[in-house]
Amino acid sequence: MKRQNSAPTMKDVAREAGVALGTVSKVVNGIPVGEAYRKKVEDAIEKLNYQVNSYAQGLKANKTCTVALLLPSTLNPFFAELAYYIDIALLKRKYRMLLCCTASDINAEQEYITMAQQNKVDGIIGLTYNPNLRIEESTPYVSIDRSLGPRIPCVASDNFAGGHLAAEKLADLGCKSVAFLRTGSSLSNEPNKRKAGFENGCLARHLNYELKIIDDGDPFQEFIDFLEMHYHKGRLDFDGLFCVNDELACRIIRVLQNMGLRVPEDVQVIGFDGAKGFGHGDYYCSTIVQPTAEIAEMCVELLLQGNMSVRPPLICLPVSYAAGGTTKDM
Amino acid sequence: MKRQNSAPTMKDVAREAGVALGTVSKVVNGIPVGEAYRKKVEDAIEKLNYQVNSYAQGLKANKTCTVALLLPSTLNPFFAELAYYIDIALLKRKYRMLLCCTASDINAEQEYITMAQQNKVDGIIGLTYNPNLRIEESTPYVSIDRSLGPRIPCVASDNFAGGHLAAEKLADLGCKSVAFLRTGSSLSNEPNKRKAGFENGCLARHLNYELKIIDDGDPFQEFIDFLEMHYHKGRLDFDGLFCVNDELACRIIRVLQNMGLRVPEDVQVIGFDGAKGFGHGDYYCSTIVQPTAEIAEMCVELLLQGNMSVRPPLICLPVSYAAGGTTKDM
DNA sequence: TTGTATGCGTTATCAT
DNA sequence: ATGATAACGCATACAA
Repeated sequence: MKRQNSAPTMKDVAREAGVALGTVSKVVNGIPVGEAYRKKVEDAIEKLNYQVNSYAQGLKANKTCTVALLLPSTLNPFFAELAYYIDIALLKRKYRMLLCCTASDINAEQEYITMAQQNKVDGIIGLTYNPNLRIEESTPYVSIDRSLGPRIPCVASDNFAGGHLAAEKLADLGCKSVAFLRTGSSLSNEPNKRKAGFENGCLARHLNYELKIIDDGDPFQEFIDFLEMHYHKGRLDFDGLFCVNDELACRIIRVLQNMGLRVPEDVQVIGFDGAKGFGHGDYYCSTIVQPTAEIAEMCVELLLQGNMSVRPPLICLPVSYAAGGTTKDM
Repeated sequence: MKRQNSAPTMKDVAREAGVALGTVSKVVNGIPVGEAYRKKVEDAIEKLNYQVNSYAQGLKANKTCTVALLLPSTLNPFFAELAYYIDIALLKRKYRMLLCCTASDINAEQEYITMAQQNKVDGIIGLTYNPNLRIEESTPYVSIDRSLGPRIPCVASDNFAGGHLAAEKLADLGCKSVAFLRTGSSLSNEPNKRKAGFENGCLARHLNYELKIIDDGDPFQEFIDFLEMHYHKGRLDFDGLFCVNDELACRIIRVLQNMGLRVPEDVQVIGFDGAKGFGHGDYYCSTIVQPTAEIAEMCVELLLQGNMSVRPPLICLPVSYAAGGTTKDM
């Protein structure tokens, strides 16, 4: 006796309704069927509280209506927002989301992809760091923030424009001498264009600028040293800082405060990402806002549109600036 | 011709290895098999890059190795942390996580549960608001923060103790007159015990206290009115506030600052949740910290332990206090 | 239009 | 110990 605790199947419905199995299937899938039959089947479905088993369906159709999202974690508010909006976008299309937190682990990334590769999911959206992921062409894949090759679409915000915008804002706000601070992955990715955009903007506005760039493993102390090196008699050489993301901006602001500097009075700081503490709350700092919802929507749209031929290799979505209390424009 | 883009199946492996289908299955599942056969099969698996189709497996075994997590959203850092740690806990047990953001929508909650009900997932962990969810007994379910009945385990932090702790801390920090501020759901849930614990603590420490409690739909303005009503000649009647969560605490702090009050000099504020902005960063405010990782681990353990008979109805995990700059103990 | 039969990839029960 | 075969729940081509 195994049938006891299990959900009712099509066969049960067919028996209950007194019709054939195929008829039930047709009703379930909206294929025209005699009115009287349809009624009987629907009643039986109602009575038994029947619902299709999507795994059996998937086995048959080779389609699971599930998409995997690979993310380092949801602890970072930007990633958390991404997860939220991607779930919304998928839901709209009747897809479910398998969330896979990779903890930026190279092997975990590959494992998840390999897992998904074998028709376990219909597609993958990944924000990954593994420089040499093996991705078979059979599984639709959309990458966020990192170009993985010409055949795999990459969606990102317009990081170059964002960097440029940051420089312009600092110039507008009266800065004369600024710096760009970056942690992150050294391997080429879209966010790294923030630097180039910023430099470009500084040049355009005749801002003096310096760069301090370290990699993820490097000690944070290097930033502190850098700032202290530019600190003379109670004054910092810079009146404006652009940090590669809001997280870094927050940490840097604390360092500045510990040095006795006031933000934004003495130094103005702009971050990047534009995540909000509680979804609808305040920004962590003045920031370049990524269009998270649009990125999410674009990823899903690209992933699920059947037309594999029109897959643009790189899509950059427009960013905007938002004051968040760490600049003088509040 | 349909076989082209699909993953290799056991049948392919069997043909490649020149053995029978059943033999391949045995090798895959670690069932003893002749050494020479095993080698052949393993080579074939390697060569074809074969991997079992877990949906077919699930169809057969009525088990999908997938758990659904129902959450209002991941925008709130506490929820985001929960999602992260639950994913980790599931991964440890070779389970995958389907993340379902319900946006606190009553119907979405029920829909997700109904979906999961039909052996689509092996279990559900839910943080929900629907007062009358229908949950069949067949699907293992663990609830967070809300008791859904005697047969469904509820995991929460010790909210009563947390409230008590907040009162004690405020007393220790020199407060004489305090208030408790709450938004949230009016229906009975675990977090609502924060109030009772706080009152209890205030009484124990002979603190004067007031309560201002509004429901989720109510206008935030009510808090502002409440505070202004207790604001006379540049002084607030309270020197300490306990907010039901960090989100509210942050908003209230801004209101206080707009009124010209300094935090923590004039008013000390304690929140609840203990989420950190970027996972490893700072707390948003002084706060009662929920043991998120432990809650996650407990939920998963409870959900997946086969023994349905030993299911405690309510588990409260210990909280702790953390200074976060909005009290005088930094 | 309705019913029947076959196959999806796997596991498990049988003979061999 | 190994190989053939049925069954899991569903969809569909085909027969009635």
